[in-house]
Amino acid sequence: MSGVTKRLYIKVANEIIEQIKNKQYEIGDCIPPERKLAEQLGVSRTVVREAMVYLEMLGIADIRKGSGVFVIRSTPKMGIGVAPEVTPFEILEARLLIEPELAGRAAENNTPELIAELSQCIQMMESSMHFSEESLRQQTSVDADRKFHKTISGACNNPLLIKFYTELSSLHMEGDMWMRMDELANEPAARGQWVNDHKAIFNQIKKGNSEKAREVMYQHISNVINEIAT
Amino acid sequence: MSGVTKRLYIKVANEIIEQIKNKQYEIGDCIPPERKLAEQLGVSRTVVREAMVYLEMLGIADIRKGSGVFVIRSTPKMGIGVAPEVTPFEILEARLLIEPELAGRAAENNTPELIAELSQCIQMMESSMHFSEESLRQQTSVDADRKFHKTISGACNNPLLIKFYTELSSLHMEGDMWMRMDELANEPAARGQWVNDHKAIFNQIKKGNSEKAREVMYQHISNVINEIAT
DNA sequence: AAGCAAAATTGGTCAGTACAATTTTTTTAA
DNA sequence: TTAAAAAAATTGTACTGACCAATTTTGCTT
Repeated sequence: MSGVTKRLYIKVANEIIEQIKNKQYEIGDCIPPERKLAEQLGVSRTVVREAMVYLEMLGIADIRKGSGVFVIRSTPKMGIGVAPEVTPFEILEARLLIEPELAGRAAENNTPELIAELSQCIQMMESSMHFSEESLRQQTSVDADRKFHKTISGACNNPLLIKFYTELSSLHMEGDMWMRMDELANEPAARGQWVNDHKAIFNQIKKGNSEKAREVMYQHISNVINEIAT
Repeated sequence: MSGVTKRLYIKVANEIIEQIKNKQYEIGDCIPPERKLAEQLGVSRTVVREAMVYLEMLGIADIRKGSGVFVIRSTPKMGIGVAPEVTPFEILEARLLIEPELAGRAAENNTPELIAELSQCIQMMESSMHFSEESLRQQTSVDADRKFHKTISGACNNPLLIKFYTELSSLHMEGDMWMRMDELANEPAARGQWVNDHKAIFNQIKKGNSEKAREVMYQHISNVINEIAT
C-alpha cells in the first residue's frame, strides 16, 4: 500500500483489494470476518465496516448477513471508477461520435410519443427566442436543449449507449461548458443557427431517415464545436 | 423514499439525497452534523457515517473534518452509477460504434511504440495457433486479443473514449461473452479469419490510414457479431 | 479594531454490547 | 444408521458512549 490516505477505511479497503489481487483470496472465497480483519489490521470494527461499504459499492464484495463477505471481482465493476480528467473539447469529440448514432437510431424508432416530445422541445426553443426576460430565456433554451438530446438518447434501444450519453451529459453540467454554450447561444445570429440545427435533426428523425439524421446531428455538434472554438 | 432496503445506511443516504433534490440543502451548503442527523432520522451515528461514506463515493458529499459535510452535487458524478443491464448483442453494438473510431485515431497517432506493441500482439496470436496444448492456446489468444484492443484504445488521445472502451471491455469479462468468443475462435476456419482481421487492422494503423483502419475494425467487429449470432 | 487563546463544534476512531440471519454442530427420533 | 429437529456458534447489523484531532467560533486582551 502506498501513500498517505486521509480516511482509514480507504487504507483498509485498498489493503484488502491488494490481497485479492495477490490471489490471497480467490473470487468466490469469503474474506475473514469483520472481527478478525479488525484484529489483523489493527483497526476498529467501525472502519472495517466502512471499508466493506466501500468494497460493496465497488462491486468487489458481496456482503451476506450471517454468512460472510464474499469476493465477486478483483476490480471495480463497470460504471464505477475514477472519472477521467477531460477537457471540454474532448467531451465534444465524444459527443461527435456518440450523438449522430443516437439520432440515427431515434429515426429508426420514431414512435409518435418520441416525435411529440421532441416537437415540444422545438416549440420551447422557438418561443424562448422571443422572451423579453433574458435569464428566463436562457434557462428555457438550455432546458429545452437538454431535454431534446436526452429524449433522443432514450430512443436508441441500447442501455449502454444511453449510459454513455448520460455520462457525457453529466460532464457538461459539472464544468462551465454550459455557460459557454449559453454565451454563444446568446448572440442572435448563432441563436438562429442553433434552433435551425435542432429543427433539421427533428425533421429527419420524424421522416425516419436515419442516415440523414446522423448527418445533421454530426453537423450540429460540429457547429457547436466551431462556435465555441472561436 | 420507496421500497424496502436491506441496509439502513442506504435508506439514510437516499433520504439525504432526496432532501438535496428537494432543495432543502443547496449545493455548497453543509448538511447537519452527524450527531444531529442521527437524532433527526432516529438512527445511530454509525449508520449515518456509513451513509456519508456512500455519499462521498457518489461524489455528492465532501466531508471535511472539523467543518462538516458539504453538498457538491445533487446527482452521482460521472463514472459512478448503476451499471445498466445489457445483453451481449448490445455490447457488440456499442463496440461497433466505438472501436472503429479508436482504430482510426490510433492510425493517426501511430507511434513506433504503438506499432511495436501491436506487432507483439499479432505475433502472439499467430504463434498461439500452433500450440499443442488447447487450454494454453485459448488463454494466449484471448490475452493477445484483449491487449491488442486495449492498446489501440490507449492511443486515441481522449480519456473519455478510453473510459468508454474500458467499460465495454469490463462488461465482456463479467459475463460469459469471452467464453462464447473463445468457442468460435476454436473452430480453425474462424480462427484464421480472426487472425487475418487483426492483421488487417494492424496494417492500416501502421500505414497511418485512419479511414481504412476504421473500415477494417468495423468489419472485424461485424464478423464477430455474425459468427456469434450463428 | 486586531490579534490571540480558550472553548465549542464536528468528523474520525475506538471499545463494548445486543440483536438477527445464517451456518454448523449436536441431539433426538425413526 | 440415517434423517429431522434443536441447540450452539458464527457473522453481519445496529446502537451507545467515550475520546481524539482538525476546524471554527467565541471571547478576552491589547
